[in-house]
Amino acid sequence: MPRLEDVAERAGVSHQTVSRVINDHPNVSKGTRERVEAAITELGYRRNTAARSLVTRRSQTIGVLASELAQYGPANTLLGVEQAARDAGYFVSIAALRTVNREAILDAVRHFLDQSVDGIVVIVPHSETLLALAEVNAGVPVVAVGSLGDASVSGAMVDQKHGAELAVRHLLDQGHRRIGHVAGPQDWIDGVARAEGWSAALRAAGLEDDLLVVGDWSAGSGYDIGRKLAAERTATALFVGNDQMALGLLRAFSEAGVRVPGDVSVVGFDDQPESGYFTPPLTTVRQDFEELGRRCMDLMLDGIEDGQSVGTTVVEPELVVRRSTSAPV
Amino acid sequence: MPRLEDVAERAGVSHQTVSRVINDHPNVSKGTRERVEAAITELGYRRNTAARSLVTRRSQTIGVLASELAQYGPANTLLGVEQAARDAGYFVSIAALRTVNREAILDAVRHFLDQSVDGIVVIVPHSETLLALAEVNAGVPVVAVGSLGDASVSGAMVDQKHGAELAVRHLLDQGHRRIGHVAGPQDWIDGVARAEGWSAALRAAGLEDDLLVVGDWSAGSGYDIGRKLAAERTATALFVGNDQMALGLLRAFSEAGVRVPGDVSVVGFDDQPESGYFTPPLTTVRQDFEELGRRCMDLMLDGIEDGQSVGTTVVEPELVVRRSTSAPV
DNA sequence: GTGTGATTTGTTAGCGTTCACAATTGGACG
DNA sequence: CGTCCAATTGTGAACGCTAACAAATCACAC
Repeated sequence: MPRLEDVAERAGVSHQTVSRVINDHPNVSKGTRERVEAAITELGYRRNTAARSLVTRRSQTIGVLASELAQYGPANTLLGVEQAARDAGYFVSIAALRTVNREAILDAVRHFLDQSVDGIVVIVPHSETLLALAEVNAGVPVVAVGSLGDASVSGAMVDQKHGAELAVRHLLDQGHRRIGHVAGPQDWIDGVARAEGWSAALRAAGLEDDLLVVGDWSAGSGYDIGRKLAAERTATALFVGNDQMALGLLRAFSEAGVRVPGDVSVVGFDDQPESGYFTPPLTTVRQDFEELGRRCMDLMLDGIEDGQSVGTTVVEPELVVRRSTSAPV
Repeated sequence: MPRLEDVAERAGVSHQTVSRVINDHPNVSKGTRERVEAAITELGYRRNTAARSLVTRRSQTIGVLASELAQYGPANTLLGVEQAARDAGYFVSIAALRTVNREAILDAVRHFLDQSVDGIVVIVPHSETLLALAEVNAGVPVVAVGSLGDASVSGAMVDQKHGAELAVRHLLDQGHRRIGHVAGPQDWIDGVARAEGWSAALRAAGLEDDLLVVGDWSAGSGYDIGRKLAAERTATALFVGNDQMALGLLRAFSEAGVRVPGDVSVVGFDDQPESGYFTPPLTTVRQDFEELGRRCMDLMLDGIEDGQSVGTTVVEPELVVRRSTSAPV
């Protein structure tokens, strides 16, 4: 591999001049710049990252700490981060969490510090994460999805409470008065926020928020809950915490002969690509996860620039109406 | 941040001795080792990766080049790679491809070379990828999912042809004789392999492989195809290229009043977590993507060790029988 | 011409680590 | 008590780059 020195020799200048060219410094005459650039392409020179970051103390790398990467939301958020990072000239290093607990999180953070990343983006939707992060002093900017921007950790989030309100208001508008909620785990940021939105929208309409069941996000738990609800038949509409649970629920209803939306209306959350092909196609709340990822990276760049800035940004979700909801009979 | 020198001073030894300790060299007396280790923890020393890789010419980083990361398969493969890599003491850097073409692939490879990764794992299921990779001389080991281990590129793959045969044989065993295939795009390695397996199994049974339609993996395309097939009703069983298309197909059949499995049996491919909750629960072929990822990393470690070894490894898929298949009426 | 300031280029040192080699220590043995 | 060999420790240089400073060059006005 050719070095700065080799390029310099070929172009008939000093290595420092070459360095200036590749770093876009001003004060390099046009002629020299061209000669150097020619030498660079002729030799196929690429700058050595290790040497560079040894002296600049910057690795040009962002660490992404993630869990549930096989899920639609986190995966797309990662994609957004990656795109924005690469566009900004950063490398993206990942650490996936198999189990989410304090120790695993600290472990991954240490892993990133070993790599001397310039910043850490956290895509771990458990509330516990934010607590663990608060006690870490990473020494580099940290941006967490779902964080409200407290304790030196920046945050980007989808306004899920609002998304839940959209869903519930849609049901209210259709005339439903008994609207239940199949919530996600309450140790997840998203699970809590969506439940809050549901509750808030109901109370704003002067209704009780008493029909709450908690699942674990999986289609399986949606199915189990669906069987129970099919037997009880207390609500005329259900706001389900995510599309996967909604899928399981639809399955259970179908088996039990409960018609959707005839007997019960169902709204999901996330709008995965498949949700429009459920039986029936699912009304749900769309979140732009890629945008969320890009916003994270924006905050990150701010943080790297300023050193200590903490920011927040909110992405608005959107209701997608399909055939799983209608007026109650 | 403390340096080697600081630790050395504290422990009353030379920096080289400290280096020996952190690199687990023999020939360090027990006493010194303990003193050094104490100094390390006291000062909270962490070795500087940049300096290390400057001299060793190793970055301890694996680049993962991936597309379709939001999909179940690629995402889980990535997880497997990440786990194995971190266990082996490597960092994992990712580059996601938004569009798959020669230029984008070469771009991403260059990105990784800039980072001087020690190896590249490619999770891009398009046939084109393998061609593009063949012409690159990355200078580091390359392992590609789906590759057969040609042209200096190692490969890890699921035996999808076999998986397809399992699916078709299951249908044959149930007595079906008109078995169609809803294939994935034929510029995808997986799309081709599954179609080949379907074809091979049929011909082995002395049957025609003439009922072939090509989709694009999405639930939407499965739906469109499903509407067409519901009208035609030529096959008594369908082997669908993946679970998402199968979902769309089931939806279309349900709308058209075609009963599954009563009128038509349906088999999918992948076994995503939701597939057991489709209407009806889907018989499908399970692939262990995480294992695939781990195998990739095994090959990678071999490649890094030997310098030039090219290997192959095959993961066997497994048929999961659910309620979308039965004997024809 | 010559002085002056701005622009362009070169020189030197150092980032924190490992490698190759040199120096020291310790123990066994005659 | 000296010799020799192995085990342990230390020394200096190098990896490829950028930052800080020094030197050279140029343009322009007087």
